[in-house]
Amino acid sequence: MSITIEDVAKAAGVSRQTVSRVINRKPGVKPAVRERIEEAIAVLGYVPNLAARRMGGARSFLIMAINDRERTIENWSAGRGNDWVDQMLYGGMLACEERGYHMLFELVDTEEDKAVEQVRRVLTSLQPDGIILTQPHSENEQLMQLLKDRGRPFARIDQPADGEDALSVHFDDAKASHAAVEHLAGLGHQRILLLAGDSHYRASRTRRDGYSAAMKARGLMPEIEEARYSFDQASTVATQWLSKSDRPTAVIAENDEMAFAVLHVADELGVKVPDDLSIISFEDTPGVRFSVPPLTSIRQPTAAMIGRACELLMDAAEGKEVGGEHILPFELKERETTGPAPQ
Amino acid sequence: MSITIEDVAKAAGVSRQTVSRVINRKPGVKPAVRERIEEAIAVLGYVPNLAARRMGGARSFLIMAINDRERTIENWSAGRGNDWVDQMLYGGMLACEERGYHMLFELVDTEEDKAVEQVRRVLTSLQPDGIILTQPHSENEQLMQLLKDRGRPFARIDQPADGEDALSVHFDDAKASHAAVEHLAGLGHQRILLLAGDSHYRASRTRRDGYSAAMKARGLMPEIEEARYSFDQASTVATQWLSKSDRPTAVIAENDEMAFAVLHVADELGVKVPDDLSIISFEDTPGVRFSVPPLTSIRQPTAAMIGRACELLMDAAEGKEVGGEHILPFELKERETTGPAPQ
DNA sequence: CTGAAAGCGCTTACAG
DNA sequence: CTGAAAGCGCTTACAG
Repeated sequence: MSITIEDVAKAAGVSRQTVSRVINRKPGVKPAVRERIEEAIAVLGYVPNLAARRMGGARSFLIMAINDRERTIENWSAGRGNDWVDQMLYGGMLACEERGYHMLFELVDTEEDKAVEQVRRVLTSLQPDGIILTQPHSENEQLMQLLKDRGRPFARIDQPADGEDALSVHFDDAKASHAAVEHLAGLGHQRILLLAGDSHYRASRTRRDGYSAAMKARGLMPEIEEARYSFDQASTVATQWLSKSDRPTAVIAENDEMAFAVLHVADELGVKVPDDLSIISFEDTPGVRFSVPPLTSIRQPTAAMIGRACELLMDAAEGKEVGGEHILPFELKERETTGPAPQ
Repeated sequence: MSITIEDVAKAAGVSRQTVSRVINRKPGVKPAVRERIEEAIAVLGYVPNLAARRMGGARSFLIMAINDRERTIENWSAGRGNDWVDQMLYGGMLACEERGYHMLFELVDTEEDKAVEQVRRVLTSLQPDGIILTQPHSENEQLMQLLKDRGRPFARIDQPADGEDALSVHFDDAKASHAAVEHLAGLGHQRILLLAGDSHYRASRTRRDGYSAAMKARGLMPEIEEARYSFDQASTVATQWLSKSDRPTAVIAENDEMAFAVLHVADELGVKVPDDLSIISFEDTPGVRFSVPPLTSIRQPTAAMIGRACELLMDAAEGKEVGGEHILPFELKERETTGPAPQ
């Protein structure tokens, strides 16, 4: 039905192995022959069948990114969109296309054992050449063990794990916290509160450490409140300390949700942003442009991280030795929630 | 390396064809044997290799949804998110998973010839069992011809094309326009403007027709302005008619961008929403919750449409006869931009 | 109801 | 530098 490698071989008057060599850019084909084959490919419009390539023992040309099922679906079903997924696809699909690969996006259970089983299944059904692990799967030890046992290259979009030499692509959380503190301190703020996420996550712990270090370096006192990334918890916390007269003049929220909560509470209590209170958030989801006022925030390089991870995994699939830690730059997007400290 | 069908056959003491029958739920296997095989599968943790299945002549278990490259990337790179993509994945991935399929998401060029060539390539490289065509590809005749020639089932997420009997899944644009008009007329509005998209698109034409019919049925005069889905064009138009004293008291915008533009212009001109002006938009992207005030809008059943399309295509892949037009219900989400007509 | 044979479209060693 | 052979893990007819 379709044009196969055999048709190309016949047209070019060579064997199919030689055509295979040309397709795979392998050395050892006389230029004249290579040219003849390339022309036949063009004329016939030949496109290799990936299933057959895989069966022949080659790669699958599939890079699989896995995301947390529960959280992803929750965002989708609430109609809140999901910028993390969008940016993953953006960075991942384009990087893969570039080299003839395809990005496969899969939802995997939060529960560790189920996650391992699900990944095991897709590993053998689809045989992806590389796997991208995002939170919380990037901290699932069993999963990483499975991948190592199978010899499948994987990249963690996360900080390096303790005693783990796995490939890891991330941005510098500590430095981002530092930048947020510096931005606020530079505006004259002395009391800067960190509205923290969940200490269960390594990234959150790193941000706290970075924040504390930056504060101390400035001779300021760190103040941390935990609100677990939740709008409601952040509202409760914010209501408590915004009601006092003796309160921080600036807050760094570890995600946009919590920053929105602060904005909301401030509005209710008549606290003006940024005149009376400055806010910086981590995340920079599309909604930050619509808040009133628009949020100043740290923009994570999600697309770039996934793109880089894909490139590294494709390199690995092609036999290159890859590994180590890859740190990508973040941006501090200054919008309208930060201003000089009140007198 | 991995467990294959051969291992299962050996363990169950049968040939691999018999195992294949069980895997594919085909009739003609003695219950006792079937049970024995199923147990062997469970014990060994056997998972079929999809590439091999495909090579053997079976399905690929891949459903491919294609989206417009340019528009998709533009949204992603602007960090605006892309709710359409999110909802496609939401509806598509879950429907596919349900039956052991995978959803493949691809970006295809806007330009018709390029689109055909790109689809041709992925058709033979990945051999998807079904293809979902969204705008503008759902109106690309050449593309549909290619798919028909190849005998690949496809579903258009669009209204049925003239003289085209292809499978089409969509929501009722005319009825949605009608609902918007009824909602506003019910609030006492007499002058209701339609801020239209682009008459190039069939859906837009249908909405206009539905709007006009609904207005006439009420004895009201249709008023249409075209702003091609653009914020800027909608701003220009809105500025013109909001400056007059003799103006519509309500507007229906064909997408959220244009509705935001109207909101923005109204704010600048001191026109109160919804006291002086009511607004309804089509689309319901996540941003509508953040606008001030939150937009009343028609919510398209994107996830449901893609999910349904996947189901139909999987049915087709399994030999079922599918076709015709599938119309899914929309919702009118009443938020805070609609109110009684001013006296 | 079950199995032996052939084949899908490639690639990987292995010869020459 | 090029080709003949074998095989990847399945499925599809075809026998029995």
